[in-house]
Amino acid sequence: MKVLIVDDDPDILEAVNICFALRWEDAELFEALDGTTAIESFREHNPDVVILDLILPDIHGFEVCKTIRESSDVPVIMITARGGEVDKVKGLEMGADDYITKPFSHLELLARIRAVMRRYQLGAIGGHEQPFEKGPLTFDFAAHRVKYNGEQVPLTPLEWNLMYHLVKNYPNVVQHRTLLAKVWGREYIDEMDYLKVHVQRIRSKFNAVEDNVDVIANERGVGYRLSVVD
Amino acid sequence: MKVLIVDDDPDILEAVNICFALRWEDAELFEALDGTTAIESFREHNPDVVILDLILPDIHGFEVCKTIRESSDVPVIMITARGGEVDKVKGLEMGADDYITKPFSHLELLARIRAVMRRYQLGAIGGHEQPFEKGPLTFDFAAHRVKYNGEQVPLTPLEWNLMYHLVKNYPNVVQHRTLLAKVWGREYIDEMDYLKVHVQRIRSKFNAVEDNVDVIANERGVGYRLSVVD
DNA sequence: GTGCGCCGTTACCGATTCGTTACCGGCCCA
DNA sequence: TGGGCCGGTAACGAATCGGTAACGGCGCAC
Repeated sequence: MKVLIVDDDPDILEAVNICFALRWEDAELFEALDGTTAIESFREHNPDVVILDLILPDIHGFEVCKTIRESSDVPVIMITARGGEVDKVKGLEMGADDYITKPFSHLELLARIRAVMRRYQLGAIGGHEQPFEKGPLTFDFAAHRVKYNGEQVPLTPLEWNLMYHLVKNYPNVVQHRTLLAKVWGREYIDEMDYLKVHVQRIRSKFNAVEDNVDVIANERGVGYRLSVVD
Repeated sequence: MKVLIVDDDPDILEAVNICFALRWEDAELFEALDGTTAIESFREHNPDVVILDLILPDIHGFEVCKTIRESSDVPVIMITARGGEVDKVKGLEMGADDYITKPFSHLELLARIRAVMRRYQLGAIGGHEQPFEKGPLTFDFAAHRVKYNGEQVPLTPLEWNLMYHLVKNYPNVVQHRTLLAKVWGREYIDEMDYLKVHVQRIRSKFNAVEDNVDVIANERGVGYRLSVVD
């Protein structure tokens, strides 16, 4: 996980640093204090995500974003002191993925980062992984495809996400609250109903492909587990 | 991942909150501002780790730690303003697992927490405890599976919990009241009936897999012990 | 605007789980 | 030898958990 942070405020630098260091142990942070070095650093390190202050000593953050967008669709999170609508629209046109308005808390920063990362399926979904194959199940991370006995199982984004965490932790049980936190967010850890409904939907989709399979096993009172037999 | 943080300094509370929220998405934080509520909260929520300031408005942090240690070996990290050697020795005697001396950075706090968590093999993202294997018995914490002679033994959540403490303390005897306190809660230490009924249920499940085994040995008048022969 | 897919929400039901009680048997000590 | 204590066994019923179906709102595409 490589992160480019473009800002000249030491507080922001430290906040970003902490957020990433905590979340991804192998995070590498590249700091740039102005737009010119930011673009250089971007070309050199090819980061997975960019945190970009709009107010920079030399050129405007929009310019940096535009330049980056010429060659990459890396997620960009903008930091701005102004919260005006005009800026947001312009920022989105420039290809920003999200906004944080100063001042912000660490938790807010993290939430935004996580949202963007999730959208881009980074970090959580390590990008270029080998497909998971076990018995009749094939789970192709890159192609975003799930097959059972060679037949494709059409999953919705949410269902895919849920499956993803079960696959990732195979053959272990994933706790209810962990699944809820990862799929819906940490404020949903008590919404057991979400889980049971969507687990059921996944199961029924697999059953539509082949009768009487149970890819998701329940561990009563604990959580769910991916269940495939070789 | 449940965390009890005992401190009356809002900065510390926020720092701990951030560290855990970032690291474990499903972290639940319980805050206590003084020693008395800390102990109450501890009994109520049974946290996985305790962060404890020594300087509290009512009673001294040492007292809190001592009380906690009477019924639990949960990891405790102490926060102290003083860095004197005497305190550290006393703290270790009281059963602290690590120290942080004020003032400290978020990163330092995280490092300590992570070290302690690793030592206790708790909730490390990705990292899981090794299964317990002894003779015909396999107890797999992560996969939440128990096998005897390779055959799965289906345990209910409570039975699992009970077994868990016996496995954790193998080959020692675990006292009745200790088991009751850990599985049901401190206020159930006299409910011997619960124990005998559930121990019996576990035994019968193992016997269903193989005749005449006795995985749980009774130590009359004392407690139970995991009993496996190599 | 209309239709469809996705997902949150609710209600209902059955199986599992666990507390509770009763009874029994063996061990220890008087 | 007999009584009391400790622990094993069996059975019942209530509460809880998880599975299932159905509804409706929202957003998106046509």
